[in-house]
Amino acid sequence: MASQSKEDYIKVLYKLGQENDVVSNNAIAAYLNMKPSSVSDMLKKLSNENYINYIKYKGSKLTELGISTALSIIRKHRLWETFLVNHLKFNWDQVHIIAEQLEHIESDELIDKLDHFLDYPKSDPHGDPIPGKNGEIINLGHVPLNNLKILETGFIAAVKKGTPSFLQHMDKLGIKLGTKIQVIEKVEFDNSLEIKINNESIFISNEVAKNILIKI
Amino acid sequence: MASQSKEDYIKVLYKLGQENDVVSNNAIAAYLNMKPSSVSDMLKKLSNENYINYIKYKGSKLTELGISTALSIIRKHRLWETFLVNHLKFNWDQVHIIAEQLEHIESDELIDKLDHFLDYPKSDPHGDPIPGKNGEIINLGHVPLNNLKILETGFIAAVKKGTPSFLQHMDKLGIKLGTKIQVIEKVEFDNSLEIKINNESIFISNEVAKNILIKI
DNA sequence: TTTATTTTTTAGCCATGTCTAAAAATTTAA
DNA sequence: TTAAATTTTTAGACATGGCTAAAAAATAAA
Repeated sequence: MASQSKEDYIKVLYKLGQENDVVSNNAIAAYLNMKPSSVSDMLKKLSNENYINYIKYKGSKLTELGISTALSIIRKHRLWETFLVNHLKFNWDQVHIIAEQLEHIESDELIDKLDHFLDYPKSDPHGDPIPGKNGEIINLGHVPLNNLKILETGFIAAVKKGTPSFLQHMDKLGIKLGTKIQVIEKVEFDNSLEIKINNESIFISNEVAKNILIKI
Repeated sequence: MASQSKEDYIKVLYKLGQENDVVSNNAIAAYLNMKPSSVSDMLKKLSNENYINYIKYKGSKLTELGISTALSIIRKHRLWETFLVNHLKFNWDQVHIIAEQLEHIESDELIDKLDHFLDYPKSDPHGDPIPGKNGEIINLGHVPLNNLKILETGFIAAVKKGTPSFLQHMDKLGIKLGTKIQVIEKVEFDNSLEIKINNESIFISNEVAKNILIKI
């Protein structure tokens, strides 16, 4: 198995690879708070071990092996988060750091049994899909809240950003997964939204709206 | 916090320190499958960080800090084992290796919540006591089975050895924690025992008997 | 298209935690 | 009590995964 450090790189490569086909070293360095030179070194190793295709000065991309490794780590991460919230009663803004440690525990049987214990959840406490044992990942058809039209209605299905500060802000606004939401008005000036939620109408910034995903 | 490697040394120092007041480098090396030279190096570091009192060529002993660190690791290990057996339905011979990884996860809150979730267990699946949050460890008054007198009766309270092969042997003999047991006969020749358990009489070697702990 | 800026790589250094081989200290045995 | 055996330490090496500083390549700007 890949070392913890390598797993961290593979995870970032997966994440950043979602948006851009090829991932730049600089982007990885920024994300992991590391120096580009360190990234350069590590990518060479990951390439030798067939986790990525790496072209010098061009960038890198996960191989099949890299992708399935990434999905397995993400699966572990999200199952552990589900355990922490549903059973240990952590709040959803507290679990990321702990799951970052737990995701590196090595034992297929552990994850199988955890999955069974949790009753095979399809998504984690932030609404993110949990990859299956063989890497299957379900597209849940989520749309960013800011894409909804005026008067359109939906249910909050996931949050895009998992940082404590964002999640605490959600808590303060009373925004929980599953809550019904309707767009009342879009403010032209700053793209903020007036929404109806929990039977009251509130304003949220465009930045917030972009990070709330809706199931229509 | 101490690195994973250091935590492993601290655990062994605690374990071996139970029998001998001062622990020899050789014993540590044998236990951890490492070369004595590596042990020597590491003990120097642990001494610098005040986890042990270390006298060259003489041996080492945990300090207060070392002991409380050890107990915290043991607490985590045993709580996780309890979770794995009671909730994830692992067999008691499968959990040690996984708990060795889980015990290094760093989060006091996680352990508090896990303890609560498990309903504050006093002992783990092998009958070993679980240290409290502040390092309190309860003496459960266990006696090795081979110390019982003929016709004396007791309940199986713990196993001393946690290796898979020993535990699987226990399973085969039908020996579980909580089972009532009576010594029928002690064989002079090889110190083996005839015992009555689950309403049948079986023979067990002295080696096995030494590793079964009884609550009278 | 040449120059400036940014990105990436290389070269060399460092800490951690391991090893081997050899020296030193301690313990055991003759 | 001296010699032999064992244990422990030291010295020097290596892998991993970081760093800095400087060189090289790619990209953007003039």
